Parts: sequence; C-alpha cells; structure tokens
Amino acid sequence: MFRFYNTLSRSVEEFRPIEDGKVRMYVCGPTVWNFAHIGNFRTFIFGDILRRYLKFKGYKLTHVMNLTDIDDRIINEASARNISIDEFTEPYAQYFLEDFDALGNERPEIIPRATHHIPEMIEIISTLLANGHAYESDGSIYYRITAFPEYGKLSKISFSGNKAGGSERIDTDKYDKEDARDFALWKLVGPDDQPGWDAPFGRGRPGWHIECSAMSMKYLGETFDLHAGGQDLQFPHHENEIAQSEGATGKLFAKYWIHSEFLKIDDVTMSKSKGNFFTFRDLKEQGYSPLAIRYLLLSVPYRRQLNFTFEGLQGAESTVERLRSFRQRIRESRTDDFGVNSILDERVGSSLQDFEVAMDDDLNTAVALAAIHDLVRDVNTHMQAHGLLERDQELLLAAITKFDSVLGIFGTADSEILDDDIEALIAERQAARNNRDFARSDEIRDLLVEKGIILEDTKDGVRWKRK
RNA sequence: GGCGGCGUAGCCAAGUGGUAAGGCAGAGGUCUGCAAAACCUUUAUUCAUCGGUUCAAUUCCGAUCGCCGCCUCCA
Repeated sequence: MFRFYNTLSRSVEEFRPIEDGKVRMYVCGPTVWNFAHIGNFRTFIFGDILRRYLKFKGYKLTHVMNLTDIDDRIINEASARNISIDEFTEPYAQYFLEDFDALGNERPEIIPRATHHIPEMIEIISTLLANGHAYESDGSIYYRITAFPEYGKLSKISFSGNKAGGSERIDTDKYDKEDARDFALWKLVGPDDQPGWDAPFGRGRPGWHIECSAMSMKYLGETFDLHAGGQDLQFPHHENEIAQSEGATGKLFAKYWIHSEFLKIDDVTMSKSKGNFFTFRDLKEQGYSPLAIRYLLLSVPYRRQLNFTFEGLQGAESTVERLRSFRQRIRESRTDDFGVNSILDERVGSSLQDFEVAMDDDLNTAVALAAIHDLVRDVNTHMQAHGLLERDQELLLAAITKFDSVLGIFGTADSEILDDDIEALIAERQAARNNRDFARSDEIRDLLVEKGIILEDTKDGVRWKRK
C-alpha cells in the first residue's frame, strides 16, 4: 500500500493510478535562465525519488519535466541578441541538466520546452474563448474565474477576506479585467517588431501558466495521475493550471498533487530576495560532494522544511562515506564458504521490508534511511564476528542495489582497477611494513593520498579506496 | 486580514494515547607500529510554556510565546 499526502484533498491517500500499472506524472521544472539554487534541487530530487519509487513498485512510468523558456526576459534578451530562443537558452539548459545529472537524478522521459508548444497553447486558449472561460480585453486574453466555480480548490485560497493585510497587487492591477483575480492567458504584443507569436486572437505571448496545461495534457492526456512541484507553485501556478485545463476539457486535470517544502538556511528561508541562496556549483566548489548534498536534501521528508546548515552537510558527507565504505567492504569481503546464513537472510529481508513500509508512508525518507543504517550496523557487527558467506554477500549487494534504485545515495561503484604504478607503490609499502620500515611506509601512504588513494590496513590485508 | 506549517538532545531530525527511531558531532574502550576503517559502551526521567481531557499525553483539546511559508511570475 503506497500512501501519500494529496494536496488536492488535503489528506493522506492510497495511491491508485488511473490506468492499472501505469503512471503519468508531470513535474514543474525551473525557468531555464534562473540558476537553480540548492533548494530547487530538493524539489527535483524528490521528484526523482517519487519517479524511482514508482518504478520500484513496478509501475510503468511516463514522466514529464518542463524547462520553462518563455519568460519575458528570455524572449527579450534573445531578441536583443538577434538569436533564436533555443540558441539563447541552450547553454543554460545544459548547465541545469548537468547539475541535475550530477545530483544523481534520472532524466525524465520527456523534457519539453514551452516555446515549442505554442500551437497547443493557442488551441486551449481558443477552446476557453469558445466556451466562455476566457475573454478578450484590450487585445489580451484573460481567464474568467467566475466561470470556474471550483477555482481555489487546490490552494483553498479565499478571495473574500484576504485583502486587509495582504497583497495590494490584486486591486491595483493596471489591466482592464472583469475581475481582479482573472489572469492573462495571452498577452497582446503591439508593434510587429516585438517578439511574439501569431494567433487567431492576435499577435502576442502566452501567459505564465498556460504552458504547463498545454504540455502536460499533450504528453500525458487530459487527465493524468501525478502533478508535482515546489510548494510555492501551488498558488497561483497550479491553481491556474487546473482552471485552464479543466475549464477547457471539463475533466479532472491531475488526480494527485504533491508539493515539496522549502529549505531554510540556518533557520532563515532561502530566497532570491534575501540573497542567501547557493547553487549546487557553489557547494561543489567548496568541496562538498554531490552525493552528500543529495543525501542531506532527501534526509528530511519532502513535506518538512529542512534546515540546511554546513554542519549538517559535513555530517552528510561522513554518512555517505560510511555507506560507500560499507558497500565496498561487502564487495571485497572474502567468501570462502558456501551456504546460507539464516540470521543475515532474515535480517536483510526485514530491512528491505522496513524500507518499503517507510517509503509507502508518504515517502518517509528519514525512516527509510534509518532502516538502512540499522542494517549497516547489524551487518558490521556480524561481519566483525563471523565474516560473510557468499550467499550473504549476494544478498547484501542485492539489497543495497534495491535501496539505491530508489534513493541514489551510494553513487557509482568505484573503479576496480588501479594503475600499475599505484599497485607497485602499494606492494612496496607492504614490503616496507613487513620490514618495519614505517617511515617509508607512511611516506608512500601520504604519496598515495595525494594521488587520491586512501589505504586502510585490516587484518585481511591492505584495502584501498578512492578519495 | 485569509490559508498553512513548525518548535523533540551540541547539530540535522523520525515518531506514537502507554512512557523517546536514525545520522552527525563528543566521550571512553577494543583493534592497530601509527593512522584509517570497523565494532562496543555512553550522551533527552524528557519532547517551547501553561492549563484541560484521560488510568495514561511528547502524541488529543484550549490558551500563550517563538519561528517560517503562501496570498507579490523565486522550488
């Protein structure tokens, strides 16, 4: 049973896809020209974990994540440089995707760009105009919220009593709209030399929400299973997507909505306006590893606001290292005996079960990680006393692979091959140690550290790992 | 003003109506030429405060204090 909190119903629900065994999900991606900060990546990492876990559960997946390229600044900048939007955004998209990959995320099946879907947007807007959910004013097209009584069902925002201490924006909007809440679907572009697209209802640019309606429905159908994104997108972005899509089709847009919480930095919310945000690359340049960053970001369940501190990141670094060492130790452990050790057999089984129960419970990554840590500790203790049997080794490596197919925190396996000169150095050091020439032996050890190889002497002989 | 979240050890945090997961850091120990790794032991009579309900509350209810988010095209 896989349960999670559905923003739409505001309750924890059992997950039932519309079509048996098949899940269609949409995640709102970043605006390409923004350099995604580390908080953005928490949302994408949880999108990735959701994706991986659905696969873990055996669902066939179609996962769409857009890269928004229709921001006014992008259009204007590309135009000013006299290059296409694609030419302008490509380097930024690549930059983002490099970070996305480096953090261990699997690429979604489809990563569409808004500017390639203008006809689909125009089609929805035309439908909305035809059925009375939209109207023209001063050449622009607006959504008619009064025509969609369910407006606000996702965010539960009431417009009746929220004016006093809140936004002035709604009342002072300069456009001539029927209702203050109405939002733009298509913004008129006046002179022909301004960048814009031709539409039956005039030359213009799409509004800020229509792209996600157009692309999600194009690739996933008019009704699909999951829609995810950062918590801040809940209103107005996702609310407006619902209004547009359901206004046009008359059908349910997305069955489940999942919003991930923000990050705090040393107890203060990270935001552009506060200027306290780091990008992934900032942290990487400071020497933190992608795995540790990923670990830290996913160590707190997605609906909790994680307090990001450098102390915590340092801790994540240690934890990840311990997990990797564990896997390497298992892989390298000697397995002279054959047979089944029933104690470990059961232990591994219960651990996998604990892991799955935790993930089933609204993707509780904190508890899922605890299941892994418990296993690591118990196996270490066991190994210390009894060593491993071949069967144990297989079981454990398979379990780790299974955990990691969901979390992606163990990283790729270290290369098993060392250069000949490093092999020679290790051998020379062993010889020196055997002669109790510890000065030379330590000298070689330091030398190898410089080359990124860390040696550890164990009772089974020397072990190495890459830094 | 409207809607929502949070306050648990030095830090990050899970969690439940029956008496506190896990990680990091710290301390002591085993092992080691040293180191590293690993392992063992240890660190909250207590879960913001005050009331209430209950045989029993950190967990439910109320109040108070503190912090945060959205309502403003930052995930």
